Amino acid sequence: MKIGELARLAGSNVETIRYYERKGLLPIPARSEGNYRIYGPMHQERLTFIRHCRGLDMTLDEIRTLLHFKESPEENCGEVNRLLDDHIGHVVHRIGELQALEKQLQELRGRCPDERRASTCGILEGLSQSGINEKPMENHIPGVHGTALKSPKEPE
Amino acid sequence: MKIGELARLAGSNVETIRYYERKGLLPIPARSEGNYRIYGPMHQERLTFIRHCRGLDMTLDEIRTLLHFKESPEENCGEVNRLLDDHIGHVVHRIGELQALEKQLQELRGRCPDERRASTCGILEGLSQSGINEKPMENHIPGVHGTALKSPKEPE
DNA sequence: TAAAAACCCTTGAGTCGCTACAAGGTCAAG
DNA sequence: CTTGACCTTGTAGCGACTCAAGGGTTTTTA
Repeated sequence: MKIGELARLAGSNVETIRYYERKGLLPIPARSEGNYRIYGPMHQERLTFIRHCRGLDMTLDEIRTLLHFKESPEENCGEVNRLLDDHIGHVVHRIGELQALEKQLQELRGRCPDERRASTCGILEGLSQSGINEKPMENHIPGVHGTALKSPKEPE
Repeated sequence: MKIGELARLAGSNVETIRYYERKGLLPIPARSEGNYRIYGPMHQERLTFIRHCRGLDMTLDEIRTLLHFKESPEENCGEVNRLLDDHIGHVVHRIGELQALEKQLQELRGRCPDERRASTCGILEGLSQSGINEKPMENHIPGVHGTALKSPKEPE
């Protein structure tokens, strides 16, 4: 199958597949006469695996580790378990942070109940004061915005 | 004051300040004879404001909007309120997603209670199956890892 | 059968919010 | 006069894509 079909089957998109190839997550496929990438079911399975992992917010490095274990059936899977435990730890930690954040934001929001002149807006005032969030978040955790796992664009 | 002192006072770091200047968040400061940036209390206040907002996980674009209102005291602050409401919405949404994620991860983790041969590891098996996370996360939300707001390096 | 549409190729650059480096200029103290 | 702390500009890197330009190939349609 060609790259577009693989993308459809795995719920991915074409550029992402080529990106995974560059990053060494997908093995280099055969090429057709016209220089098109030709994939088999093994590629599909592997890509699906990767997408599941990304759906669980794992990094490509973590996924690389997991793929290694998939390919070495006789190795001990203790590292897999640890990787997942660590990952769960990150998620739990991040949830806690976001809950604290929400509290702060709600408090801030409560300071300006209506629409008024910006100069008397309690929110802007609150953000100008010190002591709100001196030492903010710890390392290794991300924002609320940013690039998430996007499903490929659906036809409109 | 020079850039290093401003950085210390605002709990930021020097490169970040120059970055904000490039991005138009901080006004271009005066220069000394030796071409050093010279800042006043107004810059300090503004940088502190920005850092508070970043501590609340706002994007630089959102912050730009807020700064605009800070500078236009007679405008109506309804948009400020909306921006904050939207932002809170993102956070709440993200918390929900991460909680769902944690559940999935815990379930997956439960499939491999001990260390065994990778070929029989329930986690790897689980990740290979379809139907786990077909349509993953929606747009506009980030990962569990990634770059967070870092406090400037503390001397060791 | 030929043109049009759909698909594919490579390369390179852009996203966000910094961080880190390199190669040099400036300034105060010893 | 030298050391070293501080400053300058410019550039490159992170993660995980995403998109655009400028082609080539294959399939569909007229």
